[in-house]
Amino acid sequence: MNTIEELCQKKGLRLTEQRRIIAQVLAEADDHPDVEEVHARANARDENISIATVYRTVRLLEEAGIIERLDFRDGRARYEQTGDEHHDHLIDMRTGQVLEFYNEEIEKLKDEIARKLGYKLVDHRLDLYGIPLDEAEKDAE
Amino acid sequence: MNTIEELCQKKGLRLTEQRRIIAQVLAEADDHPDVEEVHARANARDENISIATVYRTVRLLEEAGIIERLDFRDGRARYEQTGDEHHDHLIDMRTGQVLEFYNEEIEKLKDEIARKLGYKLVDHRLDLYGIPLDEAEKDAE
DNA sequence: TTATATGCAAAACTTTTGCTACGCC
DNA sequence: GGCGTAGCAAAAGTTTTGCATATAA
Repeated sequence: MNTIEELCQKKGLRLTEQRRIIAQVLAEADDHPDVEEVHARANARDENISIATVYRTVRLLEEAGIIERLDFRDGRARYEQTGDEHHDHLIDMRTGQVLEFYNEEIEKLKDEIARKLGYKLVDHRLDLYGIPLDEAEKDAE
Repeated sequence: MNTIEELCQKKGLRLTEQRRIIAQVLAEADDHPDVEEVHARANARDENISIATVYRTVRLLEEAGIIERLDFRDGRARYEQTGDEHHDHLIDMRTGQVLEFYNEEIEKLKDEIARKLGYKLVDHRLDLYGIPLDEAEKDAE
């Protein structure tokens, strides 16, 4: 069950068929689809969902904190549902594959650094870009 | 002195007036200008530098590792010269101001995490988004 | 000289928006 | 029924590119 119903209720928004489907698509995704991909998946369930509505809906969901916008340096925004616990990403530079990881120590440090600089940490993003170790060795030869 | 001369020599590229000026602008910047801003600063020295050339040159400099592309979620790329030592960024969400910081421990952890996941760390990026502590307190009232 | 780089304008892409029709509440 | 929402297409914003001209080596 996703929280879009609650969001609409709370904000006085209408729970349209399109919003329901787009939220469902994002809730079921275990990857990091861009808007075009979300649109494609939503269209598989209802042909009448326009890309404009997808853009409007992901913005809505992002502002509500239900999904997060990611940027893997390929020129378009990607999205994933906000999970119970935060995680960061490692992007495989050879394949584009994205691994998720969580590191308690790093999370603590993020908070601590922000505080030391005089800021309350509101959001944060750590992306690692790497190449598989075995391929890295091959390259070195 | 910047390293654009070396780059051109090494890669067999021509050291044009435009490249020299754009590299100089980036070397002298202590902020994180976007392409339009780089173009404006370059034009202050030579009116005949087109935005297309700025785009082509920053790509060149980025590929060569002389500058780094940043993304602060405002829809356009920003650039800074690659320094001797890496640093991360904290973005003030109220003003857009960008603070730089370096934390040894975090750097070590980045490397360690990538290795554990089977990757050689090639690039990485940590951005913190925060609001000033005093304003955060006010908001809470 | 000659191959590379630039300027200009058009194109390509992603994202946003105005407006009319539609549909949730 | 009324007002927020969707669809469509046009616009906006950023970045890339084709082509003729200029220029570094």
